Amino acid sequence: MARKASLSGFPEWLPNERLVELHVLDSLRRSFELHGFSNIETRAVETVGQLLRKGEIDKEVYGLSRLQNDDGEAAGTDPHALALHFDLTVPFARYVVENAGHLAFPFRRYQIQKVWRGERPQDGRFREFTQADIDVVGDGALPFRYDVELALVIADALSALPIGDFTVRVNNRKLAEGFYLGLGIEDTAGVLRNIDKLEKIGPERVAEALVNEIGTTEEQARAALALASIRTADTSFVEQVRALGVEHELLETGLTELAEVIDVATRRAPGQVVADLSIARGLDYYTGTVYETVLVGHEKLGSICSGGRYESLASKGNRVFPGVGLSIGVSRLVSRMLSDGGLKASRDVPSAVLVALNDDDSWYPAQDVAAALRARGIAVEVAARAEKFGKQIRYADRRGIPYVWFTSAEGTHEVKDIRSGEQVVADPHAWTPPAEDQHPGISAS
RNA sequence: GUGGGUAUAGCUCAGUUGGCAGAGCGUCUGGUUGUGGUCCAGAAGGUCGCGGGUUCAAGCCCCGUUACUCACCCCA
Repeated sequence: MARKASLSGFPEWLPNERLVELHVLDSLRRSFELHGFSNIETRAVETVGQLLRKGEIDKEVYGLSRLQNDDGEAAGTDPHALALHFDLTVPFARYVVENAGHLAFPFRRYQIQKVWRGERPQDGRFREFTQADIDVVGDGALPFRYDVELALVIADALSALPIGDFTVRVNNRKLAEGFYLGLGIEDTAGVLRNIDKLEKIGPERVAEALVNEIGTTEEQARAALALASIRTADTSFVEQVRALGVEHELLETGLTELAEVIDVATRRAPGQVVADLSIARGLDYYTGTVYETVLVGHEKLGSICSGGRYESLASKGNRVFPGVGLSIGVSRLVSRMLSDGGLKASRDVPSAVLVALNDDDSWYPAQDVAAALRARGIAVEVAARAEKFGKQIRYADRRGIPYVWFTSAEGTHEVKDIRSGEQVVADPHAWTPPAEDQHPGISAS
């Protein structure tokens, strides 16, 4: 964890840290809009019935109630009770159904909001955190091509962030399920759940669990592990899967789909997207493509961006709205970048200039100087008291404000770059700091 | 929800076999007649998480409790 919070799992950043987070949010917004995604915001609460519609009962959902009930009864399992959303995909599905008449399909949207999960907090795991989602939802059908496009959008968005190298790992549920069915395994979800732990507990213990808990034969377990061990940066995984000699119609569909994603990605986002047949994903509403993203060198942090294809998350009568989407864990990403990545804003405040005061009467003319600078988009604050210049300069220094503005009694102006000590004559209506000093910059220390 | 670890100054942490509460960093003041950082001198700052017990004496030992933290679970 980057910093101790007063309430565990509810991170609060210092101004400098928040600047880093804002930089990330601004960058994501720019990337998503460059790809034509519209923004929406949904309410923080949904009905319990909505949230648990897909049987996510094990999600630790925060309920919402007044401190004092009219009748003093607990909300319990009343589906009309309110609760905080635990992700943005489920509320989005509800939003699409409710507003279907006003939306043009396929509808591409991004959504950046807080979500809440009643989990035990740990490094990189919070109870209140920000997610940045992109999804495309179709009316009735959604071309598979969007599964390919979203991988590229997310690779583009993550590339624009100062987070180092990352790998988007892609798999396909149809591929895995078809393979297991072809092996004669019925509890495909159980196998997936255990395969998901492969990286954490190793192949031997996964094999044990498959035999003992899921009831597969040793042979089936070995085959499932062989499939999960396949990881390629190109479409050669297809031959590797075929070499295992399992046949099933669903498997063929999955192979074709995954191959298309990887084929395009190797050309448009080389080295950033790989086929990884061990990726399973916990959420059970995914039906095809699934994505997970890890930071190179921070694999233990877990996925910082996950998602997939869902065929029937939203439906209205006999209309269904299939979708595909990805969610970036902004809080997880930012907290790790602050603690281990050494990411820091160049100053703690937006101000680029501090206007110093000669005496208390010079506060008014100082405001004129500040207004002239602000008119050109330069962030300025005026000193509050006519302290010794040393003190006023130190005020700027402590906050990282790069420039201090002096006005003499005769009305001549000078501006000092307190990093270099260089001080030059300047005109409040013309002087502009270098572009890199206009706004706080974000860099790794 | 289950199990382990930790809790002392604003921050990071020392504190011996139980014997007067400590350091570094940070903050503030001064080193004078208005230009910071370095350097020197000085100062402020603590219910030792909380409650109880043992003891002449508890930051230290015992019991309870709360919070934080790590692992499991699950996930961004």
